[in-house]
Amino acid sequence: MTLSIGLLAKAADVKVPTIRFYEEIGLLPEPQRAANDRRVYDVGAVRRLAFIRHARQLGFSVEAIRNLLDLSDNPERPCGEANALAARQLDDVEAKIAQLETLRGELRRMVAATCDGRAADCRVIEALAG
Amino acid sequence: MTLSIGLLAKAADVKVPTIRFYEEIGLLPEPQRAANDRRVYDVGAVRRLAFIRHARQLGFSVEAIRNLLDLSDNPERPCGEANALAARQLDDVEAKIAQLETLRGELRRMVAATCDGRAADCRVIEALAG
DNA sequence: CTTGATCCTCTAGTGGCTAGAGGATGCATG
DNA sequence: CATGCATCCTCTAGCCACTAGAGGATCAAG
Repeated sequence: MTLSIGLLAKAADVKVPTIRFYEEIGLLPEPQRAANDRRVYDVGAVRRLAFIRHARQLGFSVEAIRNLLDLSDNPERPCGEANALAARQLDDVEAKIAQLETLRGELRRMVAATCDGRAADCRVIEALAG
Repeated sequence: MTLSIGLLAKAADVKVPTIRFYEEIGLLPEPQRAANDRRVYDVGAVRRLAFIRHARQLGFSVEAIRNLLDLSDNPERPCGEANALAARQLDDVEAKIAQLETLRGELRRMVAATCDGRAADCRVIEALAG
């Protein structure tokens, strides 16, 4: 059972050009080509692409994903690196959340003080200026 | 009292090329030039740049900041737009926080299940693949 | 046989800067 | 007054992870 790029895209819920892009940067291997030069994928490609997509959704960079795929491709290697990557990613996410919560606080104060007059007296503008 | 671009950068805690960039995209007006062609700023530029910097830190896009600056420049205009922008920004931030909290949960599970064996049995890899 | 979807390659654009080349000027020290 | 280093100028290119579009070939359905 083989898939066209369009079917692969649907199967992994990724856009077609994104697949070509991942191939270009080496996250996906160059697939076989049919006689008409079209890319032909197998089920392994769906798994790999889903892996990438999931990792991207978790905020892993392409570089991190490259490492994770590398480990996934070499199951006999120790997985310390994968743990480290996940831990670092968790740190990043927690830092981002903390920062966004600060922003949320400030924005809430701005929004709560909503004014209906002229910009001259606008709390939002004021908050940004001050 | 006037400032060089370097002093303005220090005063507003922004890098020099960023100032030139903001000028290029029209967030900052073209400043006067000294005889030697160097940019010369006044105190108003510090306020404007600080406004921009603060808004960027809050996650406002350049387009949103353009609108906010426009309002700030025309204080007789109603400030409904500023309120709307702030509200939208707050929504965005809250959505981002919610998404990141989901990711955090997943990453925490991955990290908690840390394994010390081979990648073949790695929970992190497994979680990404599954 | 025609229509519309899908595929191909290639180039350029997005946002918000950042880095670097290559050169002119300014300021402090010897 | 010379030296050397900081700062300034313009311009181009790069970052990340895609996305959009041109221009053309091929395919499947009616």
